[in-house]
Amino acid sequence: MFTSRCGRVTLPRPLLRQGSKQREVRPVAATPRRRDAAQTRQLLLDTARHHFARHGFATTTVRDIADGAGVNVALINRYFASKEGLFEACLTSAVTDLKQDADRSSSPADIAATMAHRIAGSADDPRVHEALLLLVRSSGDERTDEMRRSLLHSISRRLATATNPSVREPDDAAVLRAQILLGAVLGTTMLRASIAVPPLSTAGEEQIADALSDLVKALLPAP
Amino acid sequence: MFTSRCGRVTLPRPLLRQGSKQREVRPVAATPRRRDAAQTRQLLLDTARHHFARHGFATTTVRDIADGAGVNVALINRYFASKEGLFEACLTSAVTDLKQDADRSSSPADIAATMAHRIAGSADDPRVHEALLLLVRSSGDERTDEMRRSLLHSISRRLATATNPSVREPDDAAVLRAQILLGAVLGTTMLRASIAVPPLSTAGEEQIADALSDLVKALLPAP
Amino acid sequence: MFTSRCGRVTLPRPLLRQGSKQREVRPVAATPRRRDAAQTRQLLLDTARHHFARHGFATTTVRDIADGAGVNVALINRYFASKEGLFEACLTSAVTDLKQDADRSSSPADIAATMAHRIAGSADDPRVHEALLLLVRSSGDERTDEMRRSLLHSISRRLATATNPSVREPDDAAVLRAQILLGAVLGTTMLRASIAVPPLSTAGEEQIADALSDLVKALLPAP
Amino acid sequence: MFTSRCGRVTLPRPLLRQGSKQREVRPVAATPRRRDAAQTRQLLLDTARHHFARHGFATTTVRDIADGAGVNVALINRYFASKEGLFEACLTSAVTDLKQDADRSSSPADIAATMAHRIAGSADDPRVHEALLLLVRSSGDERTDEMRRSLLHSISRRLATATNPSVREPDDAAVLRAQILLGAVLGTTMLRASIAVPPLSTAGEEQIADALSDLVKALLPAP
DNA sequence: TATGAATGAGAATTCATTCAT
DNA sequence: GATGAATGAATTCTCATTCAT
Repeated sequence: MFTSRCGRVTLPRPLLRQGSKQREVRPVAATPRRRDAAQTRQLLLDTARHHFARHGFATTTVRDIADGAGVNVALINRYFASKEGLFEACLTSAVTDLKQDADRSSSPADIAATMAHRIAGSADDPRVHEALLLLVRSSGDERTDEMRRSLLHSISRRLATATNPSVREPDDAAVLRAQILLGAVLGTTMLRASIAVPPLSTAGEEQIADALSDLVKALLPAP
Repeated sequence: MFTSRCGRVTLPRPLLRQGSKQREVRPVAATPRRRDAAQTRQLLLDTARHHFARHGFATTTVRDIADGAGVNVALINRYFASKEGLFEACLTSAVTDLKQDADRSSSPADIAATMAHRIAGSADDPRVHEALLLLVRSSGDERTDEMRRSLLHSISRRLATATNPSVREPDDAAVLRAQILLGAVLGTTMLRASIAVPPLSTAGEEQIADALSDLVKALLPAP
Repeated sequence: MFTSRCGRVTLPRPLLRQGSKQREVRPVAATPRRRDAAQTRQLLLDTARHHFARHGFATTTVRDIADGAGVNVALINRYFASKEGLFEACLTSAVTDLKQDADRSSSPADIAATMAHRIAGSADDPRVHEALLLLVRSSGDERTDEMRRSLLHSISRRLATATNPSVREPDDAAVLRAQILLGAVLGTTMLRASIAVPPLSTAGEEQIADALSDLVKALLPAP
Repeated sequence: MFTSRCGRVTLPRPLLRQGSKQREVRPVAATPRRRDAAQTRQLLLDTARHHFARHGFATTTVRDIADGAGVNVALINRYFASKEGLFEACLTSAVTDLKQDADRSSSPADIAATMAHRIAGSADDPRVHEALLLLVRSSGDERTDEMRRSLLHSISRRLATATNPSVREPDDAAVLRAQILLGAVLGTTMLRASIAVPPLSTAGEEQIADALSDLVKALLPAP
């Protein structure tokens, strides 16, 4: 599961204004924008994923995103109808990434290694890492909540059969254990990335993989 | 760790309003619980923990909390100076609960059972369950972030020695594994309570305890 | 005019909380208050004059005043019905002080000396100084505005005949000049006390009296 | 000093609402003056000066100003960051006006005439009149207080040498006398405009100039 | 297509005042 | 008579969104 997929991310404009949040009285004019709808849309989407994943829905302002992307705020409504629409698009794209990312590694060690890679969130491939963080963010909208629920359910079912791909329909007990494993991945990601508790926040990918390997063995059926 | 502590909770008023944000104008009957500062303060605190834990800091409005508690909004500022002050008070009280809650059960099964109880969050004892959820909510304030970080660190160290109380100082590797266990507890709590993914959301406490037991064995040093 | 009248002022409790305005979450209980209505009322009145004169009506909070006086806020409404009522009472008392204060010194030098004393506002006799400052503060209430207007009119008439007490009815031109003199006293008081512009703010009473003496000679009819 | 400078002022909308605080819902006709940032900003600034000068900082609400200007309240924060920012901008613009306004008329009669013109505040040129009133209004912010202090100091120094431009550095005594003259101008302005004491409030410019002329002669060094 | 101006709804907070003890 | 608890009406400010160019 969670195999690499990479793809550049293009988070342009150094993501200025973050944290300090000084009040701009009137922003200056930017470099004249290129007029490529698809590209602009994608740029907004990527920037939004980044912000939503790191700061959550309510905390992130559309201006943060627009500024991050270096485009005008109004374009968010133009392309995504609303902030919620943008969030939904982010979630959809995250779902795509995560589904593409899933594989059928059958060895616990492989699975653990991939998970550790996702948790660690190396800078050169942040998409799936961000997708994971996004899964625990809610916009309060029931429709996106359902999307998250459904995706998580689907992932956990796939995970439940990862070590035994021949099994078609895992039983509830197996799915439950897979969900706890999934919970561990999500919880650990948060502990490491959002809250930054040491030593987890500074540990190397291998150490995490090492522990996860035992965890996978304990929760998934033996191959 | 996480031993029961119970204590009544007095979250009166069924804490309605959720999602569609209709504003209830009068909070029903008004049990004559007025004019008791300490009690009102505590009521606000409990209601706030409830809301913050479930909806996060930014999403929860002070009016939600005040209405939930059936008191005037201004009392929040009176008793806690600000929304952030209230959040900090919630976190402090959660820390207290969690610290009181920790014990030294040395058997993995015991530890797992307690954890499962916390994750399940039975209605008659929601405090520690809420405290867990609160740990993954940020107000954006660095001071409370540090509180969470420090508490999580302390809990994971304690957890790392839970099966071997004779050990004084756990090494980083042990703490790391304990943190992954902690991550699993937090992640599973979210998956069950916030996102409500079945079958986890409907599973019984024992089934969760069962899986957790294997997990504890896999991550903590053998007794 | 403006002859001394003195009287202790009894501004008890060191007038804590001023400027820094730190937020008290819950103030501590004070020493058990003596129960003397008249005294409490007077205490509030004096403290209010002090605050209103220095900071204006809108800026001063009733809590400032109550805290300054060391009594409960509710007493302000009890004794004066409202914040406006308190302001009106302050103005009334100021009017009394100023009327009592007025005399018929006929020598320009005498008049100037008294004025300088008022402007300087020596700490041992702040009442008239405060009364002067109060005259330029408005609560927005038309009734008190009328009081100020009427008092100022009356003072300027009296002033117009100060150097020639035999004159009964000063003509408008004389009153006008007296009003400009009065304006000078008020304006100089503000420049010195509220805005604190050096060298005026640090000048001695005599230097001010010196200049004022020329001013009186220039504006009032010769004796 | 205080020579005329005029310039149209464009305080549109008769600036109604005063006293009884009825909220006018729609600001009349809405001349299609929309979508011009600089103009809107200037309009807000002018309206704010008007209100702050007449009613002080605390009493004036941002909504008063926005309604007075016929624009949305949020624009105040957009263009000036905060109410305090707007006040500071008003003061800065007042400082500019007053500095531009200052000249070196050396004859006492000229100086007095200019002062009288400012005090009178003819409707066709209210800017400097308002600037004068603004000088006695405080927002409670130390930075703007310092601006006022510094401006008043600078004006009084200039005034002290107005009748003898050859003098470079006036001594303290001369500045003190100039400050009393300045205090007279400010105090008289208030008496006339804010408090409206007759006959000063209804006197003609020449009568005031007449009295002021004597005053200038009495306080400034002979040419 | 893209921009910046403008808006309106709602958020937290302050504060005078009233109520119950 | 005095207190502290509680309230409701503002007030400032933020922010998603819409409008005009």
